[in-house]
Amino acid sequence: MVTLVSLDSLAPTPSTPAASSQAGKARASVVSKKPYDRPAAVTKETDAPTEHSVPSQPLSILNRPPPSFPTAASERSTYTRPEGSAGKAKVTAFQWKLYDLLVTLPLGKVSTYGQLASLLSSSPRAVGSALRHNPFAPTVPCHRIIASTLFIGGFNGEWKNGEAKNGGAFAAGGMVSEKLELLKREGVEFDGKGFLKDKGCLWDGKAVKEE
DNA sequence: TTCCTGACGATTG
DNA sequence: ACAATCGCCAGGA
Repeated sequence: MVTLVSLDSLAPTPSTPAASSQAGKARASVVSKKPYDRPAAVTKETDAPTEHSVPSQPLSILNRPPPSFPTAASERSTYTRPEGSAGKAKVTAFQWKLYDLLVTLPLGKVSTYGQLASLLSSSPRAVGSALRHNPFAPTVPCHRIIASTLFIGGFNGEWKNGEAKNGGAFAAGGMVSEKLELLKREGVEFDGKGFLKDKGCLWDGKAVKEE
C-alpha cells in the first residue's frame, strides 16, 4: 500500500498562468515563419492571476482518490470528462489507446513522449496533447512520461522549460512538483536541474502482463 | 471542412 | 553546447 505523505509543501502557490497561454503566438496568418511554440519567455500578457476560481478541484492530485479507469467499451462510450478538466467531454479513440498503453507502464519506470508515439505509430506531439487531457491521473500514469532529453517535462498543463539549463536551480512549479513527488514515491528521482538521475528507470517498452 | 495549435523530437545554424 | 526551425499528427474552433 502506498502511504501518502502529506504534501503540504506542494501546490502552495496559485502558480503563474503565464506559460500555458499562447506566449507570443503572433497570429501567423501568413505562414512564412512559424513562431515556435515554446513558452520560453514568460510574457506578462495574462496578468490576472488574482481570481483563480477553482477551489472545486484540489490542486493536489495526490490528495484525491484515484479515479477509476473504465475498460469496458460500454462504459467508455458513455464516459464524459468531469467538468473543469481539460479537453472535450468525450475521450477520443486515440486517447483511449494511449491510456491503455500507459497503464501497462510499470511502476518505477518512466517513458517518453517519443517512445509512446513510436509504439502507437503517432507523433510525440499528439501524445503530449492527449496526455494533457488525461482525466484519469494518476490511475493512468501520465506522470511517468518525460521528455526524450530526460527532462522532467510537464504535468497538468504546466511545462517547465529548459530553465534548468542555465545552471540555475530548477524550480518546479506546483503541478510539476507533484509529478516529481509522485515519481519519487515510485522510486524515480531527478537531479537538481530536473533531469532523470538513473537511465535505468527508462521503460523497455514491454507491457506488464497481468496474467 | 479548413486552419491552427500543441505536456515533442530531431536537425540545423 | 545552445538556440532557432521544421516535421509530426491528433483535436479543437
